[in-house]
Order: sequence, then C-alpha cells, then structure tokens
Amino acid sequence: MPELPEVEVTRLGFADRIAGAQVRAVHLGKPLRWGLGIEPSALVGRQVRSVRRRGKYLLIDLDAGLLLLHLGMSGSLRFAHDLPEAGKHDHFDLVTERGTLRLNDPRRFGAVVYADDEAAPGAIKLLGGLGVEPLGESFDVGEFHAALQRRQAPIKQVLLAGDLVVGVGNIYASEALFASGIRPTLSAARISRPRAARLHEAVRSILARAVERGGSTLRDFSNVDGQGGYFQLEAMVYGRAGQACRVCATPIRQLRQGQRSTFYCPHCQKY
DNA sequence: AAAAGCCCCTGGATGC
DNA sequence: TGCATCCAGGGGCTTT
Repeated sequence: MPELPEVEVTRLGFADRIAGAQVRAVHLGKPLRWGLGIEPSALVGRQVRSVRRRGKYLLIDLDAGLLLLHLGMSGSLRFAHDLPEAGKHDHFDLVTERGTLRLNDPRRFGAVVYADDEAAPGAIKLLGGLGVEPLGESFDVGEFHAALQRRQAPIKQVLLAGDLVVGVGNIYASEALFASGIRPTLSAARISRPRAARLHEAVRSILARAVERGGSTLRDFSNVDGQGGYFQLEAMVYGRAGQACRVCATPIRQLRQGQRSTFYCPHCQKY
C-alpha cells in the first residue's frame, strides 16, 4: 500500500506534532524485517528533532542518531496519546510525552532501523541506491530521459526499481503510464524525449494529487489518525481489470511483470 | 551494470 | 463450515 503518497501523508500527519518531543519508552512486538540495531532503552531521553521522507522511508531525526522507518507492504502508523494496548500486529511503539507513534504491520515487511547518522553503513545500505525524489527539483526531464535510454527493461519495472526515481510503486506506476499513453511493457530505452516528458509530468502530478487525496487505501493503509485515503477512487486503471476504460470504454487489461500485477488500457496506451 | 527470480510474512478472497 | 490455493501496495539479496 504504502508508496510515496501514503508515506508522505503519514509524515505530514505527525511530523509537526512529534517534533521536540522526548522519548519516554520504546516497545517492540514481533520481529520486523530487520532488527532495530540498538538497545531500545538507549533511545529513552533522546529528543525528536524532525521527520523527513526519502523515497518510501521515513527518517525520524533525533538529537543523537535517527530512526529509518519503512512501512513495507502492510504497515501503517498511528500517533495519539490514548492508543489502546498493543495488538497482535503492533510491533513498534515510540512513546513520547506528546503521544505515542505506533507501527502496525500485519505482514511485517516493514522495519525500524537505528543509525548514528545518514552516513552510517546501516543507513547507506537502505538509502544509498535510491534515485531522485520525483516531487523535488532534482527530478530533471533531460536526465530522466537520458537514464531511460540506458535501460532495456520494460518501463513499468524501471519505474518500480526505484534506482532512477523513487516512490513510484505498483499503483502509481500503472496510473502514470496510463496518463502518458505508454504501454507498461515498452522497453524504457524506446521512449522518445516527448514521451519521457509526458511521463515525467504524469509521475509528478499523480503523486502530488494522491498526496492531496490522502493516499490510496486498498486494504490496510490509514493515516496517523486512522483515516483512509481517497485516491483509489480516482484510479484510471489500477485494480480495474475487465472494467471499461474511463476514457474510451475499452476493457482494462491486466498482466504480470516481475510477479506483480500491471493494469493498462490497450487503446489509450498504444505507444 | 543491468535484469530476473526468490523470498520474507499474514490475511483476505475465491473455489471446491 | 472447512480447507487448499492464490493473491496482495516492497525491496534487498543472489544469480545470471
């Protein structure tokens, strides 16, 4: 669920509220994808400075060190003063005097990892290979097109790989390709400059719109206040196999690329 | 360097 | 109702 918009909506929901708070306790549930990498008690007394996002990672800056948090496939965060006792899928609590940040993650593909700083090996391993931020100024059309020229793989998988541009997951990759009229199976290297420009714009506008709509809630996602998003209602192709294209009424098709579902309109995406 | 497969884990939907 | 099977938004790691 959590792609860039969901992670950003999550961040926006608690960044300002937790900034300046002192950590009172850290509680762990079942093991996540990776261990925390520090004794939980060692975080007590540290102060939360800010919460940033890099790709699909949340970076919780402390006055000493930082926490790298990933929602995986089924993770979501809550932030509140009066959270109930931890349930079976609650695997990380950061208790502060301003409220408790709680990670709920049924599939446990998510993780919370401590690092002394962003240059620490543990942080480099997770953040080092990431591509540019699609909503930032460093996402340049010319560089994007040039990078696509060097990749022979299908464009859908190049977008998902995240080493070129981050944050585009399965839903938004399908949506961005629809918006730019490109077949998901087309080799990235065969995308012309004008098409790359359309894709570049589509990625930016769709991700920004999804943040505005509170993200997409298909199953597990909710913001830190427990509310779902609405972007899924605006999906043109994702999850719509067999249904009429909202533009041309042609039935939407579904295929598998790299063990993941892809949706597209064979009429609107001919390129 | 790039691409393709594998796998981590749980739960919901579907089919018999 | 019970049970097996398939599928799911991610991404690091290994192999080709």
